[in-house]
Amino acid sequence: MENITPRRSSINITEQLLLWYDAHQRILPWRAVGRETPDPYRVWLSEIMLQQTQVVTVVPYFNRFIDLWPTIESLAAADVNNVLREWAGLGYYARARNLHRCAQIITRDHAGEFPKEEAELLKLPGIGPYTAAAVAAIAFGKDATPVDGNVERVIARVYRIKTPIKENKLIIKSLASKTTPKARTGDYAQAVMDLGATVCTPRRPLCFTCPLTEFCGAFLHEETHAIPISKKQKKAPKREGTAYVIINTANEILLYRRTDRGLLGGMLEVPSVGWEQDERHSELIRKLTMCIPHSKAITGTVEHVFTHFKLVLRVVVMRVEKNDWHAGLHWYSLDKIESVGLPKLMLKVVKHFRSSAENSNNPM
DNA sequence: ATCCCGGTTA
DNA sequence: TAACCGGGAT
Repeated sequence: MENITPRRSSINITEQLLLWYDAHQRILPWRAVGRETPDPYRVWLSEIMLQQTQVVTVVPYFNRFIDLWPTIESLAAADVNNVLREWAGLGYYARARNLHRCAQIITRDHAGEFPKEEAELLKLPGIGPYTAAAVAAIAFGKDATPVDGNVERVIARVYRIKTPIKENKLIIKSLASKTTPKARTGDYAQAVMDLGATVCTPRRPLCFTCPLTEFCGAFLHEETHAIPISKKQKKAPKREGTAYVIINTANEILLYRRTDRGLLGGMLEVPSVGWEQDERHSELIRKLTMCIPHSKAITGTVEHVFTHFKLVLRVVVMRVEKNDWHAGLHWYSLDKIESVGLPKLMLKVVKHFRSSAENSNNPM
C-alpha cells in the first residue's frame, strides 16, 4: 500500500501546504487569478477589513468600496464621513478612519504607491505587524510572515504547543517564519490562513481533509480539541441607559455624529444617556422632556455587546413639531435610514422603534 | 443565554 | 494592558 503512491513524508510541510493551496484556495475578489499581479491597493483594503472580521462579512463591503473608490487616490479624496457610512456595520470604526488617513498619506507622500518593505508599511496608520507582513508578502512577494489567529492556531496544533498562545507569540512567529518558502511567500501566507479558516478551525477541525495531518503533533496525539489553549476572558459587566428616538412631523429622526475617538468613533448615533461617562445629550433630553412631557413612552429595550461591556438600552420615543427643533440639528429621513450608515447598535434602536410602532395602534 | 473568535492603538 | 465590534457556534 505504501508503495502505490509516493510517501507523503517525502514532501515537506511547506510544499504540502502550497499543493493544497493550489487545489483548494478560496476565490476572493482581492486575490490575483493565475499569473496576475496582485493590486496592492486591493490587498491592503482587504487586509484592513479582514482585521477582526471574517471573509464572508468582508466580501460585500470590499466590493462596495472598490465600486465607489477603485483607486487609492479616489479613496483619499473621499469625504471621511462617506467612508464611515460605507464601513457602518463592519465594526471597529477606527479602522475606517485610519484607512482614510492612510490613503491620504500614500497619495500625498508616496505618489500613490504603497511602500514595498514591511518596516515602511508598519509606519502607516492602521497597519500593524500582521498587516505589514501580509501586504509585503501578498502584494510584493517579500520574505514576510504574517501571523494572525489562523496561523497561530495552525502552528500551535502542528507543533503541539500546549501553553497559552498569548505567552508564545515569539515562538509561533519564528516557527511560522521557519516554514516560509523563499518563493511564493504570499501564497504560503494565504495557504496557512485559508487552512485555518476552512479546515483547521477553532472547534471541530476537519482533520480528515487536512493536508498536514502527518506533520501535526496535535492530530497525532488526538489533542486538536485541546489546542490552542484558550485564555479565559473575564465576563463583561452590564451597563444600562436610555436611547431617544426623536421623530419630527416630517417623519425624520434626530441623529448626532459622535466624536472621532473612542467607542463608535465618528459614527452617527441616536441621542442616549446613562451608559457613557460623557453625557453629551443629557441637556438636550432634559429640555425635550420638559417641553413635551406627555409625548414620550418607553417601548422596550435593545441589547448589544461590546468588547468590554454589555449594554441594555431602554428606547424612548418622542414626537416633536418639525419647526420646534431645527437650528444645528441633523434630521434624517426615516425612509432612508438604512443608507445613512448607522452602527449595529443604533440600527437595533431604530428597528425596534419601527417594529413597536407597527405593532401598536397608538404608539404614543 | 453564553460563550468564542480576532489586529491595532493609546 | 485595556479599549475597540459584530458574527457565529453551542
